[in-house]
Amino acid sequence: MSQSFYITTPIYYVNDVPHIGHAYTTIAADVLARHHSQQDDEVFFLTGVDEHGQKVQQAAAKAGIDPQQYCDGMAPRFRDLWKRLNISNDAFIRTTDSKHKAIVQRYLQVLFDKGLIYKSDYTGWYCTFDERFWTEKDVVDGLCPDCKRPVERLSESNYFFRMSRFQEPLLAYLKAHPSLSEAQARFIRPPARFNEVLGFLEAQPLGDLSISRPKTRLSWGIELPFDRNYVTYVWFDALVNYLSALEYLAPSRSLEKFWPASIHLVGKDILTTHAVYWSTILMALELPLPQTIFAHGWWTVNGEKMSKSRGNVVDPNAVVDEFGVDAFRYFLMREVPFGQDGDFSREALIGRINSELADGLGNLVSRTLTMIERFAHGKIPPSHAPQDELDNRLEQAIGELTGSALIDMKDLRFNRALESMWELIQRCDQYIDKTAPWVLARRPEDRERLHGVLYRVAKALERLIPLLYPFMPQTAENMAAQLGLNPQVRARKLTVRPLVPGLEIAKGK
RNA sequence: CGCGGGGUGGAGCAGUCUGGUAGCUCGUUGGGCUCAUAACCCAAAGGUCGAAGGUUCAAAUCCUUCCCCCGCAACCA
Repeated sequence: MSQSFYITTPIYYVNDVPHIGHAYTTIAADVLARHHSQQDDEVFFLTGVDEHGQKVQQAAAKAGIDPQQYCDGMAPRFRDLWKRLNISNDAFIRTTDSKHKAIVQRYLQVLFDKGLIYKSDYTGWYCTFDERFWTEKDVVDGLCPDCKRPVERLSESNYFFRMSRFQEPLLAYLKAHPSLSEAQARFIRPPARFNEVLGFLEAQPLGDLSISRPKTRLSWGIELPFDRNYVTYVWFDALVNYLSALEYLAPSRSLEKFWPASIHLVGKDILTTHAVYWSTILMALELPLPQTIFAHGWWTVNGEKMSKSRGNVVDPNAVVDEFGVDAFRYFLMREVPFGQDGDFSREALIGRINSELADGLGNLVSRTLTMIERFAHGKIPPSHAPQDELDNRLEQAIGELTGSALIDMKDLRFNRALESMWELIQRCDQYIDKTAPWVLARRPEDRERLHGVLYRVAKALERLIPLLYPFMPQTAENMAAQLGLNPQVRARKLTVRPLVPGLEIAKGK
């Protein structure tokens, strides 16, 4: 039963280079994309960059180049990192793509024609130096929270999206899609985030959303089709990427096939933007809402908030240089329940690499292959029916693993899925110790028993391969190769030949 | 009375909703094994669950009060 599965990351803002947070979201999306491909779903996996707006214009000015040039320099920083992290995205969207711009303008025009965009005056506290407005609560003692210069009361004409009209419909929609774990339709996840959005919508009347910026103030953006003196607000531009990519970066008729998106993965900081702004925009366009918006947590570094000023921003490239891609991917997915905040540290990373990847998985593979080499002439031995409780228990554990891991993956409990895999690894170690193949090997009359044991452990490893693959593609492939299973990766799906007696193993590959 | 998160063996955490012998990982100590990568397996030590009071046959879990720690400007997942 092939289903369509459309997974997105946010498009990352290019005013700075990618850090661990970007890597986290993108790796999680890749895990899901690969997992669903393994399940034979038809997957479209989108990521990209968000290139317009004030901050980019400023960053470009600071670098003394024009914004387009600046963006052209930044986009590869992301693209290259995804390549290094073995990210299997189908498309990489840039909001400066001319096709994207045209589509944004088309949607703006649709909303304008529907009377859902109107012109009005906006009055607020304006900082001339930063060239931006601040809200009442941002301003401290009449000073700009950013540069500490005095702000002034300023009025400006802008275009507004009638977001307020959709407050009630959105509330109704939320209530019809509770985030309980039993619920089939889970719109906002995890549940704590659902409550947050619900609370936000119930707490106060939803205002209309300013979706324009006068060019006099900000020129780096997409021009409003109905007023050339304005560019559109960067969030409107950015959110539309989820739709526009389907029109020009995906196979034909993708809008029909892939919309609504299966999952928008976002960081918890941009939940409101997605859950409220994007949802109401979609309602205004009379398009279905995404099935799930999942807000994940943030990483601290050595217990401290990550920030440029602290200088503790983790560069994913450096981590990969030192520890390798799969170890990094594994750590991020294993360390923290998806949705919660977590802490990144060298010590924790090294701890997991040593105890779980090397001593756990690596050692089990190694000892298994060596035993097959020494006690079974390097070939997968014949299998034999379970003879005792030990055999039964391991067979049972092997049998139960796949099902429980699939449920965990469906619920985006990545750490639980991995945990259950490592439980099987431990059971294999226990099983090997108790059955002691090296003792069996000394007695010819125990030959069948020996073969049965070795085969059973090989079987466990074989079962682990497809489950491990979404998290650690290269490791899974290596494992399969060492077991002689001739792995092939096509369309981000790993296929192996079945484990049968007589297959020659290839230790050390 | 600002909001939120948290205080459980040496470290990091689960358990608190739906009260019923306090659990996991790491570390420590002792033992075993030799197929394996400073590996693996087995066992043990170690906690009055932040404090006090209350409800109850029974409280880490429910109620009350109090104490302590962290986050809540920007950048940003």
